[in-house]
Amino acid sequence: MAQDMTAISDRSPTALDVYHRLKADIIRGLYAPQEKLLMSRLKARYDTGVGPLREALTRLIGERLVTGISQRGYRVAPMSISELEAIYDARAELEGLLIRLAIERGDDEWEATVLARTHTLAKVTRVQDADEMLERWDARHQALHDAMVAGCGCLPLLQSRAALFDQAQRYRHLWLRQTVFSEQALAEKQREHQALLDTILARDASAASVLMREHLMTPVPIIRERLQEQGWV
Amino acid sequence: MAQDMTAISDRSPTALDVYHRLKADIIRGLYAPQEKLLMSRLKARYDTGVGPLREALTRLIGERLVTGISQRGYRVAPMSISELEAIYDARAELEGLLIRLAIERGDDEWEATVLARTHTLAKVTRVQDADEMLERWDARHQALHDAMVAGCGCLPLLQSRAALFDQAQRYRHLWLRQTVFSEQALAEKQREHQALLDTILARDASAASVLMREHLMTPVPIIRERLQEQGWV
DNA sequence: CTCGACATAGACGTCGATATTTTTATTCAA
DNA sequence: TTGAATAAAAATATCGACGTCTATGTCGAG
Repeated sequence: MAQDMTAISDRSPTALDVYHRLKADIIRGLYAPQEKLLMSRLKARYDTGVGPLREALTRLIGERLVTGISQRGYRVAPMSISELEAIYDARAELEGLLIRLAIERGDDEWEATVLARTHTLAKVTRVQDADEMLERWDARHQALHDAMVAGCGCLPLLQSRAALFDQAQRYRHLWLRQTVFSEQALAEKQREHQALLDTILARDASAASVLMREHLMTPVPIIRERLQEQGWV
Repeated sequence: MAQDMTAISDRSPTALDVYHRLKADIIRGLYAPQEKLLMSRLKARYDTGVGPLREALTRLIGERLVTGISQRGYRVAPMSISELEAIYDARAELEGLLIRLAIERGDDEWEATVLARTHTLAKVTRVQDADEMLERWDARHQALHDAMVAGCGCLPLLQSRAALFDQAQRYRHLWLRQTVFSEQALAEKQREHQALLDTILARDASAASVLMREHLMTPVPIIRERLQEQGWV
């Protein structure tokens, strides 16, 4: 856990500031799974007191990125192969449901948006080194998937989807770097996205649902391998 | 908002105690939708200070039962017909997915549990007056539904289901009392549960999924009416 | 009458202090 | 060497205080 201080403002950070920073640090793997989060160290790192930290941690517990036991402190939530598989199973099934609903409920404008987002993502065929490029690809990638499911018109389900995505982020982060810097992997992803788009434009809910589930599960073996390399599980 | 003090223990209530009590009060409608939750009054009611209250409220914001804006306090989350419909749509679709997965993945033991829970629920044919009886019916009702979906074997999806259930609770509370004290409504519910059981034991995922979605949506018109009677929307 | 400026009261959010709990280290007995 | 008991150190969770922010009320100008 490197000392990676970033200047914020002169004002004491609010609970919300702290929440965002701590969450980002957990997702990018700054803290190991199950690492003890000592208040004394968090206070120093995030330049705030116990109160705002407890709030941030409470929120992160609700998001299952942190575990806590009364009087015994907080820890980064564990990671495991079985959890990886469960979260991805859940996400695949939910995304399959959402794409089916989107096809049933989405209008022409929705189709147009999905087409546009597929196009802009396909413009990124190489990502090299720079984290900025990686973030650009992923931003477009997420925008495409968000657009695909947005046609479902069901906010509570989209909220559930977002919660599962948060839980998957630590795992997904392990896959992202490996995939995005490989032209071959990017090309494969592009083929999958095009196939998805075809089923969507054909309004073939059944095929789209199946393809989407498969698409969502493709990172799992890669992440499994990475987890085992890292010795975290 | 009646003054309804319940003695706890001599110890100052923890954030967890406060969370549970405040949540229960919100769900049962002690506070109106969008009612301002002033710290001064919460401190008096729940016999605790700002810190634990902020934690409890943070958690309830995460569960969408409370809204909060920095420096402007907390409010009970609003209720609306459109939200009612969205939450129930989400729950119906998710429950349909979960019952399909359960049928695909559930074993004989799962079937046996669903059968048993259907049986114990059917034993309650009349509920009169006493809240205790109402709670008994609903405990068995929830146990049945929990058993039905448990066969899906996907914890993250069950967690999403629970989160949606929490959001539905305020609305559902409005339906519960009206339904449970009517023998006719109980009989109708029993028929629906039996039909669901039949499709489950027949391992007919498609029929079960359709029936489950319809079953989940049956409270919506009743709740809509109740909301309009109460003038909350 | 309306709008803007200003002052005040009320409320919010964080801090340092403190009581309580847990963890760690040490000692002793079997 | 192991396990239990004890003390001390470390850590946790809540409290009251206080600076900051927002809501409300009043006044004056147009």
